[in-house]
Amino acid sequence: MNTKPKSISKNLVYRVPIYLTISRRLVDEGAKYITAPQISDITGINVETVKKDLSQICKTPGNPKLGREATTMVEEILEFGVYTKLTNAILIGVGHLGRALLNYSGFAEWGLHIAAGFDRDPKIIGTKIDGKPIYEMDDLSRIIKETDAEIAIITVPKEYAQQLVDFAIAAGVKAIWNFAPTHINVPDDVILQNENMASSLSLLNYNLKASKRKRKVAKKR
Amino acid sequence: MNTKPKSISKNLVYRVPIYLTISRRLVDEGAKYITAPQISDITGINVETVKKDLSQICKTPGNPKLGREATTMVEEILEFGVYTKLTNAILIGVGHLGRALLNYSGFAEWGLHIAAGFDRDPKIIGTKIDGKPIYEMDDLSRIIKETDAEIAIITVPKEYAQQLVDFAIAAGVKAIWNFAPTHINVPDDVILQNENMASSLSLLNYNLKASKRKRKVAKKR
DNA sequence: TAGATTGTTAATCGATTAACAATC
DNA sequence: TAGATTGTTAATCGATTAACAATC
Repeated sequence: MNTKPKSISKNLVYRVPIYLTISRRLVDEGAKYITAPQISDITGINVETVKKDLSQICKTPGNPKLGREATTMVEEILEFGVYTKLTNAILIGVGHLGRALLNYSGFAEWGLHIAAGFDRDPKIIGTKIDGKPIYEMDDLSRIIKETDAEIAIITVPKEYAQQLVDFAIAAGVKAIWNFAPTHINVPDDVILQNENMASSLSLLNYNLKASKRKRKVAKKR
Repeated sequence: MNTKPKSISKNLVYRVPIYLTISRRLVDEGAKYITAPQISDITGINVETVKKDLSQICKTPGNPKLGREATTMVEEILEFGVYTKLTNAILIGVGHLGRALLNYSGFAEWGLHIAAGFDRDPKIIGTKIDGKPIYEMDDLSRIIKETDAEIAIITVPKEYAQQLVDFAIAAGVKAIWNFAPTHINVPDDVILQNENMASSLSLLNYNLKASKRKRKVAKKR
């Protein structure tokens, strides 16, 4: 009775932040109602997809002809994405990327709070970055427990990634957000999200080369 | 006659860097042959998917029982992904993230070379980051032409993204790698790749919350 | 040979897109 | 009312997975 009968697809969850960003912008611009065709125009996402997504995301039914009440829609997207409840995370590896993530102020908007960073460089241990304390690796287990951190953000060189992930999981972390360019094994009950820049760069490059080939062919004709 | 009859799926291209990383590692570890089941075990990707992918990626047929000759496989993946030919890029917005990307040494491996950075902060204009010069925005068009940059990496606050993308495209850029958390419009012949951290974070968080719910239900029983 | 793997065709699955009735 | 949009069911599309013959 309690479980939702409709299955939520991965791609839908992926699109939720897009819908939230757009709806917020439209509310800021004074919109009272927001329609699926409107979002489709802005994002390029097929209008049928948007309609279906919104009907799954929002509890309040939409208004034929008018669309959905804008502020209600924003609230319901927030609720669906569980963005209002902050989850604590710790970040392992304060290199260039780790530093950038520690300094990024936008995560709170998506329900993430980075509580602390970890590194093995004595020069930065004990300092703070954007107010977040940097600890030595030996403190990992203790701080994870103290902060109740559920997510570990991995921004270390690939050689160290697996070992540190294992430590973090042993200390109670329930999800891994992996920025290290390597494969990582986690137990079944731990969520693993890979942020693979190589993959998206690769896709970009491939499409670029493909479109270049096409352009050449077009010129020849 | 010249065009490939088999269509290459987006997801396959996305997996190519994974195959490359793994095969390189196996070669380093002394492997003479690499098999699909082996890669499947390491990555968790379904073995049928790996088999099919590899047969599309590699020209040389595999060896029943033995697998594929390891070094040949690495070469053919490199060739498929066009990783050996460097493409020039410029990076717009030298904030924390922009700085991290400028400092990242791994891009060369995937065929990307960042030739220059752009920012409006006079304090960093004229300096170099990891050897890459930082210019003012007014130099955008000139430098894009001089370096023959085909890719613009966008790491500016969302308010400025669209405008700068338009400039870059006007100057001849053929692809946009967008890290700004906003939607961007590009002409049909320009490749757009969004790096949406909010989306993957959102998916991570959603899965985390879902697994937590599941755990609670399991406990109750 | 037996066994493992390749390569390819067929079946399944899931997501997107199309179609259409309901309704303000 | 006419027109635009919602919500939902059906059709299509594409990717994954399964099945199986070929082969070293």
